[in-house]
Amino acid sequence: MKIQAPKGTRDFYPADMAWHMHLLDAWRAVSVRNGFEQVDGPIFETLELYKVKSGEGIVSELFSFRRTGGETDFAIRPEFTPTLARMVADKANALPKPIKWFATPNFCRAERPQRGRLREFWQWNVDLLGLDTPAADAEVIFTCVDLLAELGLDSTQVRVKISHRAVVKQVLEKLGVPEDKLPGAFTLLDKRDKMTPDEFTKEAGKLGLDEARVQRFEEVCRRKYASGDLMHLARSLAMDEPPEDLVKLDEQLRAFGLADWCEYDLGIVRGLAYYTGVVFEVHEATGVERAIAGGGRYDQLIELFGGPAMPAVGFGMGDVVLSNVLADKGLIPDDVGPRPDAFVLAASDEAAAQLPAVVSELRRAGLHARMSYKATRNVGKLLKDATNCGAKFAVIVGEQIEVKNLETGDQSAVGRDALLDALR
RNA sequence: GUGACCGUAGCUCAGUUGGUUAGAGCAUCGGGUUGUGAUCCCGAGGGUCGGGGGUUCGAGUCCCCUCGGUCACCCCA
Repeated sequence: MKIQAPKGTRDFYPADMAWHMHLLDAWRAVSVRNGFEQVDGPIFETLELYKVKSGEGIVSELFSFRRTGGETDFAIRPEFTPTLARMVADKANALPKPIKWFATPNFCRAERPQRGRLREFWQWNVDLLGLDTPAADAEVIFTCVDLLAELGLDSTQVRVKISHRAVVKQVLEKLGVPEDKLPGAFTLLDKRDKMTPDEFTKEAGKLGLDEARVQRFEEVCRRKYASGDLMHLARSLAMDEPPEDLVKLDEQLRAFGLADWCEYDLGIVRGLAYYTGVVFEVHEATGVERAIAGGGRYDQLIELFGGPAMPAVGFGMGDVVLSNVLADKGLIPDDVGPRPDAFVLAASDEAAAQLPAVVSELRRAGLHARMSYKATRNVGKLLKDATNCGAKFAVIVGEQIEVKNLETGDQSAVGRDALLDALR
């Protein structure tokens, strides 16, 4: 009987795993150099935990289960924030501030798979808690950009689109959107790119805005403003000065050298109700893919999970969309797997008896040594195997031992006791 | 959860209006030749055509269901 892998999951064969580990390594290395410490939690939590932030509605999106004979409902983790909030809330008083944590866990969501979205995925989570400054927002965004650059992307290929919850609310109020219509206005912002101008105008009209204001609303939410260009935003809104929160954020982004990567786009909403300040998404520049990363400031969430009042800002970056984008741009190298230092082959049957001794000596010395398992003594064929596995040196065991540098083609005979040195 | 398209070997594909034991290239494995990453030659394994049911004398070809894939909607924590 042949059983297929569950819908929306991936098998990682050696070549896939090599890239996967390369990505996880990059996430970790960038996190560490930006001063974040790695954490993790259980792969399942009580179902209850996920209802705290997202409500009952979340349940249908989860893989939840009850142990046979048990009475507690559990769910495989669909995201990291509740676990993080729980961990922070538990030890909030003992932890040195600011708290700078990252994690690279896998998550499961019961969604219908499509491009950029699977049922199991890995996500890099970066969170900075205990600081409520624009500098903290900028540092987190810097960390995100640092990773993108590390993997070979530049500011023409990906864009960090930034908005700000409080500023958008302020803008909507300035436009005259009544309090009770604010949620509708947020939805409209989110959907703007999927609507024709006519549909947009019609929907905007329902917010109680007159024609001139509908037009202004549309301009503000469709237009992008470069860093340093906030006066244009102010003008679009008929304001004397741009919103103070954005001005301060922009100063910090520039201080971190991020101006080229970022643009202000008030149409970035993020579905989440819990964001309180900055929100941002990273997109491929032409906008063909789903968001590569998304995050923002959530100053009230730790309290929601029973912790003390604690400001926080963070983001998540999934492996699926990121890999799609990198693949499209030819930025996934095929040589990221472990590369053998030496490939040991026998040129005669007598020599074959020496392979275990030679290989084990190299391995004990810490070298990554492989050998041929084939019966053939055809040196040409065996050298091809050596090349195919990416080995740096071939060790040809015959009447004497010869070391061939597979990159330069240089080959020379070495004494048995000089072998290790020849490979270093 | 809704809708559309798609499933033949590990990969890319061929397979006549339904008609014998389902094919090719690449890859894999083995062998031969030439002590050097190559070339050439020979050979092998591998598929019950995603799975199940139906129609038929006969189904990879037609129908239904189901599983999986792709895409859009939804959602996007």
